Amino acid sequence: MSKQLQQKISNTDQNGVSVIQNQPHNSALNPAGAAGLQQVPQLVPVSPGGGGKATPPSKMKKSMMDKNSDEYRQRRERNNLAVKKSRMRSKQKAQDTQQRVNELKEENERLEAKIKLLGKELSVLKDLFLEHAHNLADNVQPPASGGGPGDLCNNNNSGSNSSQ
Amino acid sequence: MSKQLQQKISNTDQNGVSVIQNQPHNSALNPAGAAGLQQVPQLVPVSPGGGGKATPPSKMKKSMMDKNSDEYRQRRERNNLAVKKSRMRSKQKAQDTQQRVNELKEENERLEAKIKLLGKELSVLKDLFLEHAHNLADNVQPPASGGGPGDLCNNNNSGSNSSQ
DNA sequence: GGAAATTGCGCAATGA
DNA sequence: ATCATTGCGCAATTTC
Repeated sequence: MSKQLQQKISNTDQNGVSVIQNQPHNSALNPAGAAGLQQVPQLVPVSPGGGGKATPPSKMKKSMMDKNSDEYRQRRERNNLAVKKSRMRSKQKAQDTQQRVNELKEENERLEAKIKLLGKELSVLKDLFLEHAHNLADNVQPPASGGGPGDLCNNNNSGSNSSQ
Repeated sequence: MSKQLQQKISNTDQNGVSVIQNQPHNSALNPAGAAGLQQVPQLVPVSPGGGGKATPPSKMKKSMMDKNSDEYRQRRERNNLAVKKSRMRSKQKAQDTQQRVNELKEENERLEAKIKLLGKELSVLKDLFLEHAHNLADNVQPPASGGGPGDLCNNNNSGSNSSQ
């Protein structure tokens, strides 16, 4: 009366909650997988190949989970390798992303500085224009400080249609 | 027959995760002493039949790895939780970083556009200035412009950056 | 010292 | 069927 038949565990889900872990396998076969600490030469209690019956009569496709099988071991090893590779790549990617952030930040600062500089240049040029305007006004008109039509001495940013 | 002593850890999750875990696996550290899991006669090459541990030069504090111990189980559970939390955070961080990259990219584009615009404005103003200079040159010579630029009409708003 | 956090590793399910 | 990804647990180590 054991719990045969694996239970439908929750699939991948970041939100997934119910994690019901089914029985790993026949518990005591070769537990040394946990931390890879050691691996003792295991003895198989059940008879191999012949009549398997100690295990729950589940699906057991084709001796897929025969820990003692070479196939299994090989597959595990391959998978372990793949996992390692994948994780390494993932880490690298994260690192690269972080670096990108830094680069972008730098560039951002650079661009802002440039913008500031350009703004200053613009301001200077505008001032020059105003100067000229005054000079002209001096010749033609007395320096009535009243608001003449050509009151250029205002720093309105006409023309700079700065969107947003 | 096999009375599976399914140990159900009553965990208290903030998420309400129901973790039903039954006998993860023998950690190979404690060979025979395991609680009655199954009748599998697991043999180990080096068995601490009465002596000390042979395989790992572990400390074996006292009841550190007592698998069936409450202490152990509790610690494991806590650690699992912590691991989960840590990983979640890590993932979140990576995601945030990626998002930041996107934002910075956007802002970069915006800034570049602005730079372009300013450059255009500057160009226009320069052209205008040259034109006027020519006109003036026709009439009078520019005075000895030795002073700083634009100090005649100091509306120099060097800092009017449209900060949102 | 002890608890939480981080990290490396392996396993199993699933995706491509 | 093979490899890649992902979630999870264990254990060692680090950090606080």
